[in-house]
Amino acid sequence: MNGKTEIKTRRVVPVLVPMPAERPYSYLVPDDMDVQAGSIVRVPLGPREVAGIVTDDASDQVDPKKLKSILHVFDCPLVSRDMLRFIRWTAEYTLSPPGMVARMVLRAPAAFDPEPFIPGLRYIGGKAERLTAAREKVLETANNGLSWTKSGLAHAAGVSGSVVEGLKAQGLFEDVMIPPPPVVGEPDPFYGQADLSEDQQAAAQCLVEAVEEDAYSVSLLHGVTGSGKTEVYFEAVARAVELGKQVLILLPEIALTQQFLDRFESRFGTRPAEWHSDLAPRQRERVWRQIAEGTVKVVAGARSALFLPFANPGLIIVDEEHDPAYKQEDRVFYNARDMAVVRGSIGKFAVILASATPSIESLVNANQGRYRYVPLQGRYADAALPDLKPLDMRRSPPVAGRFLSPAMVEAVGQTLQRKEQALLFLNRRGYAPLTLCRVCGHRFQCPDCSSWLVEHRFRGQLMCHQCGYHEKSPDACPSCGALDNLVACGPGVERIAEEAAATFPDARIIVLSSDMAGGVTRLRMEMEAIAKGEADIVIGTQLVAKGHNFPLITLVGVIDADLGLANGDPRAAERTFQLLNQVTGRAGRTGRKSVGLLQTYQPDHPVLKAIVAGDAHAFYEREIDERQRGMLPPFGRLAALIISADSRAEAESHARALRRAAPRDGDIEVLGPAEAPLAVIRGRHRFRLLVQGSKRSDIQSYLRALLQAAPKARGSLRVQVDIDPQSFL
DNA sequence: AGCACGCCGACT
DNA sequence: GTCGGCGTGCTC
Repeated sequence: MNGKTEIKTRRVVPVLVPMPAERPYSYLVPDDMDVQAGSIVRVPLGPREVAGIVTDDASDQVDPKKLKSILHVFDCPLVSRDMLRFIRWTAEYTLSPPGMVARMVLRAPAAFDPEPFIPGLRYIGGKAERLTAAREKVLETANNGLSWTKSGLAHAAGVSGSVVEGLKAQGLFEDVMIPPPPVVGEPDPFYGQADLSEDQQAAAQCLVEAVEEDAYSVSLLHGVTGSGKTEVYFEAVARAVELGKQVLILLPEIALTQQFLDRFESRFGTRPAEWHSDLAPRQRERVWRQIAEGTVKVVAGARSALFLPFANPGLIIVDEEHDPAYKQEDRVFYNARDMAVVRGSIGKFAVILASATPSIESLVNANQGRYRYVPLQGRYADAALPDLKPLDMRRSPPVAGRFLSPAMVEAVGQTLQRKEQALLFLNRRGYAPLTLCRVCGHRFQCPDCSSWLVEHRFRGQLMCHQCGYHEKSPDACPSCGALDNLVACGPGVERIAEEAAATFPDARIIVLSSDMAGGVTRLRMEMEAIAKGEADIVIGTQLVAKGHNFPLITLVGVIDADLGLANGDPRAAERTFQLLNQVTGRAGRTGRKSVGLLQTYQPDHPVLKAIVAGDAHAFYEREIDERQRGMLPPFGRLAALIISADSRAEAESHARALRRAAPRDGDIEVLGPAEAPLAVIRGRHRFRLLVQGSKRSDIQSYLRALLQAAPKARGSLRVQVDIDPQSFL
């Protein structure tokens, strides 16, 4: 401008902002500001200010007039290089915008600036004038050299704050600033060392060695329910902690796993830090911050904990690695189990996948040598697996209008007589899965999706389990107007509870279902009550298969063992195998002889036969064989394409168009809708197609092309992708 | 994703 | 006359 050749080049850096843009946005760095890749910054974005992560990825060339400056660099540890790589990797693999992955890392809004020290007091000695009883109590309490908050000291001494004020006015206390307290104690690897069996020691040794190698590895810890997997992998946790590393333990349903935290505490002398969606915001920030600073050593968390900015990660454990709860099907679609493996690879540390019923792909990975296979045989101590028997419902059907077969009723009766607990398992919430009109045959169907409305008699509602639609239970048929002629078809847990109450009027019955009134807190209480023997019959959905142990149960009755085998899900068999194994494994933990009865109309179904025979090997062999023979799509060559649109008709027409658009002559094939038929989530109708191809890279490039085209397709089409893995690296 | 702007319907 | 519904478009 003024003829001088010196051009002041203002520094521009790419910043990942929490927005679905393909690339990071560019921002100016003020001259006196020190930023680098990994800095967490506050930047203007349109009309608002957001937190973003400075990265080193290329950003688009942008009109210099549009450039805005970074407002603030947070006083916070840098997001590590590894974490930046992990964000990029996850974004690419899941075909999601990198900013949306970064958004998952920054899920603790106020944690980026250090938590302020809080004002406090410390007793500096000396006697009080006019020493009253209250004043004496305060001085006694404070006489330990520690710092106290005013209210904390008053509370501990059992007096009001004004007593402390009075003493402070006499100059007996000095003002101090107290650093924020640690969220959890320091775990002690030698605190409550477990008495392990020989098998357990051998398995633990493998895992400990993996940790000591200080390199990437994946171990699949495969131990039957009750074999003490947790105690075994705790040894690996202990070793990692001893070596000064941070450990992440992923659990599928952390909100319900109070028992796990207790077990951890008795092994390590303190609880792990928790991470899940219903943490109080303040606690959430502290945990985030202390993980970033490296002071928290062990975190037990839900899948989102994978995106915490660990300062020095050294081990990730994925407990119940087969559990579908690890899949996030919202915004960024990912499977935390798979991304944990990737995180370990990037960070060069050990990953442990633990399960009694591993997913097929993990077992295949182990068979092929990509993962280390660590088997754990036999149940711990005197616990025995229950004897399983199929109940052929064609031969001994229940009384009309009932759902428990005579043999089941008898077994429950005997269990009650022995003063033991019975568990009746049915993976269906509500009273009845279908309601129809006796006069005209009208079936109540969800207006938003194609599924039947489930009657919830307790709430007096008809509900859609697919999308959450609900209406008041009607008295009259909306089609023919007939009154009091609606019939409930089939059972849900509420109906089983009704039948059990009629059959065993003196039994104390508890129903455990995710729609229980009172939410998670109430569920926890009921579970405690059951464990203490305050129920005779427990009736539950798949919730009972997760986390909590019920040591007093000696009979597990599966009401509909065929449920879940029938639908078009390529994982139907696997899911059923896993669920039924977990449910029946709930019994017999005290060493008493226990029994599992499976009501079925197809006792010869190979999956059920394998479960009944306790022959996991047969089951896995058959599943793997089916995939190899192309009966089921092979893993790594299958992706789900989730299409969402504003209306059902639009979603379906998009689905048809995409199926037509698939390159027929190429290796890509778009299969019809399966797994989930149609759901409405946050007002958008969602459709799922399966895409199959001979290489994962083919599928990914097809989907990428589709995503490129999607914005141009105008209207409301949105595509998201869920890629089924076999291996990553 | 989240926010503003803008254009049409029922209310103090 | 205004409050408020959600369609459209934009964010370095």
